[in-house]
Parts: sequence; structure tokens; C-alpha cells
Amino acid sequence: MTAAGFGFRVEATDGKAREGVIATPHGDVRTPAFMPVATQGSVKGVTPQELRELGAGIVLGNTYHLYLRPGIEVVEEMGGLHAFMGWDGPILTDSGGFQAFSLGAMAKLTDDEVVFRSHVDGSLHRFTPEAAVSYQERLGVDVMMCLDQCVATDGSEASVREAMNRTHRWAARCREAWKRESQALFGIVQGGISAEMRRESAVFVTGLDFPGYAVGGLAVGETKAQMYETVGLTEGLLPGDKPRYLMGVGAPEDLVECVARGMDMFDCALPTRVARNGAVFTPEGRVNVSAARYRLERGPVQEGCDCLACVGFSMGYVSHLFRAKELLGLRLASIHNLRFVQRLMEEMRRRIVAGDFDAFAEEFLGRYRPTDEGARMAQKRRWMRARGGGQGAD
RNA sequence: GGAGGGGUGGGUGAGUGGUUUAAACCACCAGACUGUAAAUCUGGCGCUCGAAAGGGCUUCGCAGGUUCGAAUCCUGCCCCCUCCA
Repeated sequence: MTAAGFGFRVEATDGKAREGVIATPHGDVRTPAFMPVATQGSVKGVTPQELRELGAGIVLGNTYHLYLRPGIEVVEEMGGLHAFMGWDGPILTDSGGFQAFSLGAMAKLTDDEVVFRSHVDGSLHRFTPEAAVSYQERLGVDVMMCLDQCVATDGSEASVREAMNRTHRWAARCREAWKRESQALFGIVQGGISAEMRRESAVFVTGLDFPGYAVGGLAVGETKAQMYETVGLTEGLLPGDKPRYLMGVGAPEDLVECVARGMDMFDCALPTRVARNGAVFTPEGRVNVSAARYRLERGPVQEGCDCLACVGFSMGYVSHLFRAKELLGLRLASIHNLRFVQRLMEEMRRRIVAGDFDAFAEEFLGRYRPTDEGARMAQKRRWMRARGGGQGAD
């Protein structure tokens, strides 16, 4: 089965990087695309209209969370997830497989299903692969994900293999359970950081013929080098005419590295979570805006940024909002980080089309520091070098 | 004027002879955060030397005293609060 109303077309490539478009019943999405995370049917603190203005083309919801609250039947009764949350653009939902991982002790896996203890009220619930697909169909989303099992990278080889095999069995069952052609269903490749297992998994999952494929099980404890390498080798195992979705990845530097390795779609809670905790993205790197050193910063969070926060407010003010625990701070930082990421995606798409993606990637990565500490150390190094006047200092 | 209660680190506030540089919380400082159980979590927070381990000094209104040892006991003083006149 292929999804009617769903399509994907690559329109330009530059090295492995590709620019294209995903067509869905709720509109087209330019790729590479970043999906803001709306776990419970809401990107925390940001309205759908704002998301649209930020340049988000598609958002991600979570089946497990929506199933618990408000309940699949409520969303269904309210007209589906699009109508319910007031977002008329494309929506992709995660199956709930990740919660079996992130909720840890509150979830138990059997060959057949995952049994959850609700984090809300402790009640017991079970997700079979069939139910996960059915729930997503009933939510009415554009892209559904197979129920899979994600394991931490530091797990044993055996646990990674077990999770991969279970993911495969479940993928076949999800594929079988998929009824509504208008909604696409993506398969997920697992296999940790093992090249052999990734190969085995890609062969199995692509053999089931899905409209799109996800790379799962990354950004869960491995090094960046391992993650990039795994993305790179998995990319070569996926068909070129289907979208490739790298699940759970969205740190700015990772987006660039992984677009360079042929990924088309991303989602990540990082930009919004980090924002609520007071960190903002800038071209120099991630910065903790509530730090005392920004108290008197008159300029915006990011010079030249066109987001609501940067256009209307100073960094010193945003810094104050965080220290004063004002809700506006969370919103402004979230909006800024999402805009930062969307602008990054826009720029990458442009550079792929222009054929100088590598130059962009090199420039961006040469400047960007992933953490506040990293950013400041780089700054200090530059300063030392400048002070050394080129003699002695490395 | 009389009777009672109380003064603890930036704040609130535990602690009534040793294990106390003094709980806890707040504030403050710094960091982390990757398919969101997160507006969360972690660390620091007297001064000083040290990269660190660790060392030195100084601390519970003020001044004396008792004691091997005091935020804790005694004396005096200074402030604050409540009630009665």
C-alpha cells in the first residue's frame, strides 16, 4: 500500500544533502524539515499561528501522551488532532515507542506489546503495534510511526539486537494493521551504533515497503561521532526516493551534520525544552540567557534575527524575565529557538539548491558551539590568541 | 513603670554543651538538557592560599565569664516584640 495524498520528491542535491518536498493531505513541507515537538498537542507556549509564522511546516505529536490525555476518543470526537489543536498543517505522530524507553521503569515490554503504567495516574495500559497504528489513524495525522523499541547506546549488544528484532516484528505488524491509505506510515530502522545491525535492520524494514523511513535509536548516549557515522552508513541503505527521518535529533550542529548525510526530516524537544530552561541558540552557540553577564545586554538575543523576541526585546530584558520567572521569557526563548532552527533549515535548503551546502556547513560548524561552556571556552581561546598577538599562543 | 518573649549566615528559619562554618527553604552564581513524566535537574554559595587534595583565618546582637570544649550555660549592656498599667 502507498499512501494516497502522500508523496515525496527530491528537487536538488548537493553531495549527500538533498532538498525536496513532502506532500501530505494537509499541505506540502519543504525538506530538509524540522518538526517542532507538540507532545500533548501543543508546542509548549507557542500558538499554531506563531508556529506558522516561524516557518514550521509540520509538527510532531505523541500518541502515548494524547492517548492518556485527553484520550484518543476525545481527540477523535473533537474532529481529529488538526482541528483539536488548531493546526491545519501536516502532523506526524510518534507511536509511543519512545516512551517505553524514556519512562523506563513504568513500561514493560513483551514480544507482543508494551505495557505502560500511566505517568499521570498510575493506571495500566497496553500498546500493541496494531493499537499504535489504529490510535494514530484515529488521531487523523498525516504521518504515523511504527511502534518500535528504542534502547540506550550504552546497553549491551544483546539488548540492542533484541530491541531491533522486536522493532522488526512490530514493524511487520504495524504494516499489516495500516488501513487508511490517506495517512502515511513510516518504518523505523534500529540497530544502535552497529554497522551490521543497522544494515540488517535497514534491509528488513525497507523490505516491508513504507512511504518513508526513520532512523531511530540515536542521540541516546552515543558520542556525536558515533551518531554521525551511524547516520551516514544508514543513509546508504535507504531508498533514495523516500523521505528519511532522523528521530529525536535537533541540536543545531546535529541538524547540519545530518542534513549533510542525507537526512530529510527531524524532530526534537531540545530547542523548546532548552528555551524554557533559559538557553537560546545564537550563531556562536548555545547561551544561557539568564546568566548575570547578560543583565545589561542592550542588543537582541541574536543580531539580525527576525523573531518576535529579537525584534521587540533586548537580551537583558529576556534575561530578566527568566530570573523573574515571567512566562513571557519561556515564550520568547521558545519562539527564538524555533525560529533559529527554522532559519537554519531554510538556509540549508537554499544552499543545497545553490550547490554550496558544504561551504555553509563548514562556516556554520566552525562558528557554532553546542554548549554555553563550549561557547565561552572558544571565546576565551580566541581572546588569548588575539592577546598573544600571534606569538606563542596556539 | 510592670510581666513575658526574642535577637542565628543576603532573607525566612532550624539548632539549647562536643559529631556546627551552623539543617532546610528562598535569593544569588554556574552548568546541563536531543522521537518532552521537565518553566526541570545538577553543582556552588564566610574570607583566604591551592590545579587538586587539603591548609590558615573568621563566624550565631555586643562585652566579659564558666568549661578541656559555647550559637547553646552565667553576668552586664544594647536593641526588638507582646501583654498589663
